[in-house]
Amino acid sequence: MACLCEQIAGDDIELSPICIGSHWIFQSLDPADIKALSHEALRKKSIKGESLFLQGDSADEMFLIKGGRIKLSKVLEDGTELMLDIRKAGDFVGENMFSEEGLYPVSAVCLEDTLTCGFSRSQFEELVLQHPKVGLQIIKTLSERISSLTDRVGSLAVANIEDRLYRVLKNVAKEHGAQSPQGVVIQFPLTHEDLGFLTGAHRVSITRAMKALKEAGKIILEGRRLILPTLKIA
Amino acid sequence: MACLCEQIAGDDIELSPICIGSHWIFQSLDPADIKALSHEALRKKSIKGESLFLQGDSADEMFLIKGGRIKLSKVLEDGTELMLDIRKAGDFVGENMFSEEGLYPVSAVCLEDTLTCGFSRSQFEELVLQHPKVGLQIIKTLSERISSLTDRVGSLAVANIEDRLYRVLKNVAKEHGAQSPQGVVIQFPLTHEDLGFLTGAHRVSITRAMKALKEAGKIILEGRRLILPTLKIA
DNA sequence: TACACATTGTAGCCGCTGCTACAGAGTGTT
DNA sequence: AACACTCTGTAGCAGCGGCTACAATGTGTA
Repeated sequence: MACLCEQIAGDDIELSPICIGSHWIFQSLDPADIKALSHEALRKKSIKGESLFLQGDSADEMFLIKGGRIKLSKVLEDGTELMLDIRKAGDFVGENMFSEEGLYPVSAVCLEDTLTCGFSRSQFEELVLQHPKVGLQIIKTLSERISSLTDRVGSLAVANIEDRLYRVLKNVAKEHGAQSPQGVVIQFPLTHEDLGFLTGAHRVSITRAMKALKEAGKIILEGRRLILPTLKIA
Repeated sequence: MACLCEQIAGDDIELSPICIGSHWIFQSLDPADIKALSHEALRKKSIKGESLFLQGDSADEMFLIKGGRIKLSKVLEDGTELMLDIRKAGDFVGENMFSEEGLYPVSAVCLEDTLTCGFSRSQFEELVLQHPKVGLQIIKTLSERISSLTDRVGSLAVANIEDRLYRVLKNVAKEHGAQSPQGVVIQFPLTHEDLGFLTGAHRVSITRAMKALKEAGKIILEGRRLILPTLKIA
């Protein structure tokens, strides 16, 4: 029998092979719980450009991404947009729902057509109380997110745009890239404007920095594919 | 009977009134567990300038700060130092121990004489498994840390140093400040160099920015005390 | 194919900030 | 009181990067 997700997704979304039951966070659950959870989870199909939640919305839901890609971004007081992260199938978005404050500090917008499973806060809290191991897993996930953000803070503090851009590209490659004989390949298109949002730099400066990186041999551009030759996936 | 912490601390450290038993994270524990935990916890007195752990050390311990102030900082590849956070009595440091990676991504150095209680990773994992509520509390703490880091990323992306500095000061004031009739007061001394590490800016630029903020009336300098007149503590 | 639109590339100007250097103020110690 | 040291303030120069403007190329659609 086909998974419920597959039925909803249709043909145009390439689904993550990770279904709720087999997701690492839920590994310690009983089959009965998985079934219940799987039933409760609110599946939702979203098209490119749609948002799961917006900065400032009341944060009471968390999403497991089944397929597609979602960007997390933040609009600063002065109106500039900053992209914080790109999440892919198998990742979560909306982990801020656990925080006391109760508002999403960022917006989650689909970069492609996506399928998500939503969970409410109370659902998750109950789950954690009944299955402490799930809690531990979440603690680890959050911990890793903290490390990555700490890294991010470090990146942004680096003055020079060329280095900053390269760090961002390395991170994206590690998260989303594929190993090839030439190096790590970033498969999906990132415009210079996107990279500007990711690095917090002007679009034109990105073009300049890209040129410099190309000339330094740190990146290779092959059509739409961006290759980092010196990088190895962990 | 005096608390064990007080005996160790001696007179020169102003202790947090929060002892293990009454700390919010442990509220759901039985008295017996608290006693056991309190016994196991490794108390340590450190003097100003000493470090609890250094960036790159194997991360297997987490500390509850009983008294004093600890800075978290990170040295970037190019050698510049960046201060990420200042933690005070009642806060934790070393929450990265939960992450898979197993290395502290930052250093924790005492800004004053401090007293801490250390917990090992296995101790904590067991605690979470036996007391899921503790797990939930930790999840909330981590979540908040994520929000604050997200904010931090936003701050650093702001180009202009004056705004960046003001945001940093607001954050410090919210965390460590005291409400007074004139506004929120930051009690302990922060040199321009410290602020440079916090904002990721040059020392001289901080002096410039401070001058501008003073002239704009956004901050007031009264001897060593820094006052943010327009701010209210949440 | 033709057209509209998004994306990338180039150039020039200007302001912010990093950097160095030095002077003055504040603090603590012998 | 004298000294050493840290911290703050000021000045000037140079360079990076933000900004605008425009051209060139790529991409999708009627």
